[in-house]
Amino acid sequence: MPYLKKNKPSPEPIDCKILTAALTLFVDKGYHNVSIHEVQKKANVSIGSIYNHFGGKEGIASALYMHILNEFDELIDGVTADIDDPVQQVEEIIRQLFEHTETHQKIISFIFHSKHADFLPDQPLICDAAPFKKIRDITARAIKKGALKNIDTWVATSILFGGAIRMIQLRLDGSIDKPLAEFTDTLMTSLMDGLRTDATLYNVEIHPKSA
Amino acid sequence: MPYLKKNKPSPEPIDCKILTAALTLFVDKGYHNVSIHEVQKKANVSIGSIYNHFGGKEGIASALYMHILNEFDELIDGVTADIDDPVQQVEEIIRQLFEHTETHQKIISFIFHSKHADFLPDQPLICDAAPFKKIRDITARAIKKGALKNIDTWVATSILFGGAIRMIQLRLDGSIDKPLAEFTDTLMTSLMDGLRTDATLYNVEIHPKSA
DNA sequence: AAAAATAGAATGAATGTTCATTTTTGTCAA
DNA sequence: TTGACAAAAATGAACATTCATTCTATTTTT
Repeated sequence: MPYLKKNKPSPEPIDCKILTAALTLFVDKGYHNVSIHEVQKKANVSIGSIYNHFGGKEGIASALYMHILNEFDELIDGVTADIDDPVQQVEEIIRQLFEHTETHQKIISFIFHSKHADFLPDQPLICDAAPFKKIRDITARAIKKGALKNIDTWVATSILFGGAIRMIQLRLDGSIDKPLAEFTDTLMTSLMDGLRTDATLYNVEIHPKSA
Repeated sequence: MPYLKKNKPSPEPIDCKILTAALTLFVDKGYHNVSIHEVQKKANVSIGSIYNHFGGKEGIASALYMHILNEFDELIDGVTADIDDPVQQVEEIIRQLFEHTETHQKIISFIFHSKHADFLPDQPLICDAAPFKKIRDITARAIKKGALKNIDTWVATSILFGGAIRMIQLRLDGSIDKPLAEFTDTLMTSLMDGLRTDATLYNVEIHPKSA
């Protein structure tokens, strides 16, 4: 089972083997184009084990979903623990997501490039999940602080992360052929120039860093 | 069969009835959660007719895909025919997409809220389709003209449309509870402030509109 | 020895597809 | 206008296949 930070335990427990295999297959072929038997072969376990551990195909999907949402949540918590300024938090989150798009494709793809509602109809919308709420909270804090224009939180969050998520998807599809890290600065500059408040702009003019 | 501009012919031909039913079902439940028999019932036609007209389930999906990509392409062509300035073209495209998100949900959802690769594995990536290329061309022209910062076209396009597409998805999911039209100005202002060139900024300063 | 985990053949329900039959449409002679 | 006939379109019961799941036997662990 892949993690964003930890490494796989070894020998890999049977449930991890199942989740690892399922993640790759689901991301590469799409949930509905993968049979339990394929997962079973790829994971080198028996059908019985799969049913013992997860109760069925949807059980695998929801376990994966929970696991990966949790990884993402830990990423957000890590950033907010290390950095105080919400604007810098946004930048760091995007930086890390871009980085993980290269190093942990499958996980990033499962979060940002799947239609979960198509195979987990009973889960709440992913944008209501904890890490996505936390992201909106960061935006809201930045606005309250006066670091961002006072516009609707949903709109501001869409602007801040919509472009980044789109780039991640294009990168995963192979349309963007360079690692995303190269674009972080360009992206952040353009986003912040658009969302900065006038006050902030004046501050830059009046108190230049090169003191 | 729904169109962005034209109205349905009546009586609706049988192939249109099939596509109309399929569009609704695919968007509401996801392609793989819809059986041919369901489409057949909803469209009030026989299984045989579906096979006569489209050759099977995937045939329906690709006919729909072509039809809707074509609708989108005509939208883009309409905008570029009416408006010269690429920046204004971007704004008008987003305006129309936001509008259609309210009035033609299913079509917009099929374009921007489905994972086509999961059920049309042989189609090229949607971002390589004509209308998406045209959008990137518009961005490129805006950059060439000096109206937008000289950054990578993929990045600029992601910034311009990534936020809008995200908002469309959130609206379709019901997370955003007001019609998107209300946000067009806020969105466009923030985007353009971030992507405008210094030259453009100076022009604004030097030749204020309130002449 | 008991309990837990694993194995995989067998099952049956779901669903995409086929095709023989019926219905409709269009054509033309009476 | 009518009726006969052929071509095209539509129909839906029957079929074949796929695939998630069950269940019992076996192995491993405690």
